Amino acid sequence: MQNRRPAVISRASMTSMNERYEPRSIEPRWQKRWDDAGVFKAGRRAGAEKRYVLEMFPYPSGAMHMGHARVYTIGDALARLLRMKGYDVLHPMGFDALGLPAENAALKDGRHPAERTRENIVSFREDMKRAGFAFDWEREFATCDPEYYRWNQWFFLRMLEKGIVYRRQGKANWCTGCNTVIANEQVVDENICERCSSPVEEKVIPEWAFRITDYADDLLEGLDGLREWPERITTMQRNWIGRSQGAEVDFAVAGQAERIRVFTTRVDTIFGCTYVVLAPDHPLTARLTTPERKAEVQAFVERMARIDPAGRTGEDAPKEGAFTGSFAVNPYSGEKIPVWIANFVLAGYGTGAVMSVPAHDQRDFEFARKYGLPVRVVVQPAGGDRLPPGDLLGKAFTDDGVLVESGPFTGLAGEEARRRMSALAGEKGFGEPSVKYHLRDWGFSRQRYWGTPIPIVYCPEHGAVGVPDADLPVTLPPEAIITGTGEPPLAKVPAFVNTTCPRCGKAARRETETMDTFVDSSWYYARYLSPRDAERPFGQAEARRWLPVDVYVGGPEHAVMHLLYFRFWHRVMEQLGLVFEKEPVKRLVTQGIVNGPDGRKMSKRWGNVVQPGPIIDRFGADTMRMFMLFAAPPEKDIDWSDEQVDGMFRFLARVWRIFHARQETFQVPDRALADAAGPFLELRRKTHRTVKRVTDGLEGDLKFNTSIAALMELVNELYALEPATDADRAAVREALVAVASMLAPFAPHVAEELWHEVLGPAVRDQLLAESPWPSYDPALVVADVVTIAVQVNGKLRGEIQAPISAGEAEVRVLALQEERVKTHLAGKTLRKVVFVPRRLINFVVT
RNA sequence: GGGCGGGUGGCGGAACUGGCAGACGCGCCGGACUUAGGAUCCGGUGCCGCAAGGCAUGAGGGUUCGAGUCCCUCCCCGCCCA
Repeated sequence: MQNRRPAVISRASMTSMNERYEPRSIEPRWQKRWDDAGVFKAGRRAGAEKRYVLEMFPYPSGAMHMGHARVYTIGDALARLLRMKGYDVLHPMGFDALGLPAENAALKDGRHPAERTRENIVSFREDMKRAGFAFDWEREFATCDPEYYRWNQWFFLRMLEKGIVYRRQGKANWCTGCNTVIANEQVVDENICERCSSPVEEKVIPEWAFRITDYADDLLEGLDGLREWPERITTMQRNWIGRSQGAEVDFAVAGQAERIRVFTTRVDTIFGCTYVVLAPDHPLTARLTTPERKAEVQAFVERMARIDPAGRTGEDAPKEGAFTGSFAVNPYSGEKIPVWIANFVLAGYGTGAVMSVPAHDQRDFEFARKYGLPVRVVVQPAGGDRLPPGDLLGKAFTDDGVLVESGPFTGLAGEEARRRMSALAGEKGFGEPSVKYHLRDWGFSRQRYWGTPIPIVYCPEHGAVGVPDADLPVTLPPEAIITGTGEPPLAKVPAFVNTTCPRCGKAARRETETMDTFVDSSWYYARYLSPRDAERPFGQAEARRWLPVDVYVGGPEHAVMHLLYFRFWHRVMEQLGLVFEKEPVKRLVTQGIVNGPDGRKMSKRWGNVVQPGPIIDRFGADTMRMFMLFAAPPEKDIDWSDEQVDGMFRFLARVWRIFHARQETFQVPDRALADAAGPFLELRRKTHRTVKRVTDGLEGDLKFNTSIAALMELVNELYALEPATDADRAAVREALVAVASMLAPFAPHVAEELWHEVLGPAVRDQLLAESPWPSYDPALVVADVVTIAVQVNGKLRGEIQAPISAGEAEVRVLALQEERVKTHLAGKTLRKVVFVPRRLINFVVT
């Protein structure tokens, strides 16, 4: 490979650049220069408009993987582009460092999570730096720093004051063998404990929760304003919040003082209600069960307690239930109907009881058929065939229609009926219009070690008391023993637990639960604004300058949890006067997965894992980045492809060689450009058109793949031309400069190197990374001659060259001179001519 | 079952408001580089056909001078929810 003559012969040159593209020798050099110059520090262009580009921060488990490499490449390319476009760019990075994996790993080898996390962060940061990601590293922090999580605690206290945080009875997985709460991850199939194989039950224990449901409507309405979010994400959030408008109605229990409150979205069907169903764990279940039904009902309740709620409410899960022996009275009709319990009703949703209308609800229908309960049609389709009587009905009719056999409401349409009927319930005092949500309050207590301690002290006299701000942070005691049993490890550290009541000074105990790590990621984007601020979570001037985040890049798997929680948190921060808008992120970009070369998810199991580190060693960071951007648009999944990676390397080497081969053009003065003619004028047009294409492609959508394709075309064009005059050489040089500049966001190192080669001493003290993005001359973008397609009856029969301004008459004359056109028109009658300026002419003949 | 995406060459993918389908890359084929080439450069490459031409964007219908793009019917695949 050494000393080969390149196929494109180079002439002697005083710059004499290296013939070969060797990323290893150039990448670290530019990384250092950027770093020394502080190019990526935010806030250096005070007068310029800001842009905040953020990628979801990583959980640093081991080394960086390809998924990370892809998100950060996308964000980085964007941040670099915006910087070149003159914005003051904030592009920070940190680490989501608290959480279960580190704790579980500690269980295996006994190493402290803090130690392991620190190591992982070091290796992660190293990988990111080698990839050339342009982060403002001065703002880096990890969520396991007490100086970060102290603000989690501070927020907790503020939310406690405002009543946004509260203690409630929550459901937890209780292992009957270990006698403790275990995490969801430890529950394996069919509700078995991963550690001891005992059955796991649902148990009600106290926990801390955020009142996110108070924000449900606001979070829902906010979605309408998120125009730059992928629709599927906002749809998922909408469904997750799951607002349903309906009515609550009380059914009296015959012969008892009890009332069963049901929630329904279809009160218009209530005259068709033939039974009422309670959740097995509904508080009334026991009281309503008559002595003769007791054995059966109890057995059913116990069996249901052992089954995962998600499993038993599924659409295809068999409907099961038991009759309680009691009867309820329909408040609208006075009719007496049986009360059942069933697996598909959950205590936690709505009121934990439903009215069943088998004719108009499929689940109720199946249940009724199974247990021989009556089916009564009370809604008929507005048009078309009438439904058969209930006994003959094949399936539930669930659409809106016109009410029949519904007393005074007969004849009303669904919408109108619902309004009047729920209003009546309010007037008569047996119910009211009501709105329910699928969204639950956010329970954030964790019986784990590696999380933010909840800053609460339990005093025998004063109960749960918040730790005063001055005593924050409540830090994690390093000596805690991690057991993994689900009992809070902090409870076993006396020095941590034993404290005094902030109010009375008497002996008291600390809360030993820690916070869900979703708390950490709910506001970290704001901490980047003033990561070292010891007085407050972040500064308000900074918030005004940088928020909201302009572009947020991350995986769609966070569509509901993280992305809902942090919208919620932002609203809370707005209430606290810390931020000045409701939504944290203007534009959301969700990126696809990087699969293995076999198209399967990368995993050890398949042996198809490719690591960024070795790829960078072998091809350089620029090649890896180019691959990520060229393979597909950001939102699509991609398969790793060694061949495509080779291809990207070859492209960069090809770019390198054309610079090398055209060194003679480097010193040609720009003024020679004006004389460019013929193919070199065409080259100039191509150059300017490419600048436009790339600029436009990146501006709106992030069309990295087609932008790179455009650069490839321009490079191919350069290979096709051999400059002879100074004018030719000036045109070539112009193209080379443009190529280097436009390559900068994607392959920043090689771009920087080549840019310096071509521009020489004039830019010795400058950096491409902070130089202006190239502009184009509109006059050169417009072609003066265009190719026009000639069709006969819609089929392509030739093409002609015509001046761009050519009108129909002119094009027609030229088109009719084409041999193939003549053949196809011969002997036919011309009926019509369709002319699209600059594009095509179509002769319609018969 | 519901919601949202998506079906385009051997492969990844292009295609503005309906206007030359297949940009660009990979792979493959050929040529050049008077040794080799898995380097490089040049050329070719949707399918059928010697050609003229015909056929092609999941299938079928429709609108239109013209449909990957718009409208109906249907079939597959992916993701999320249940």
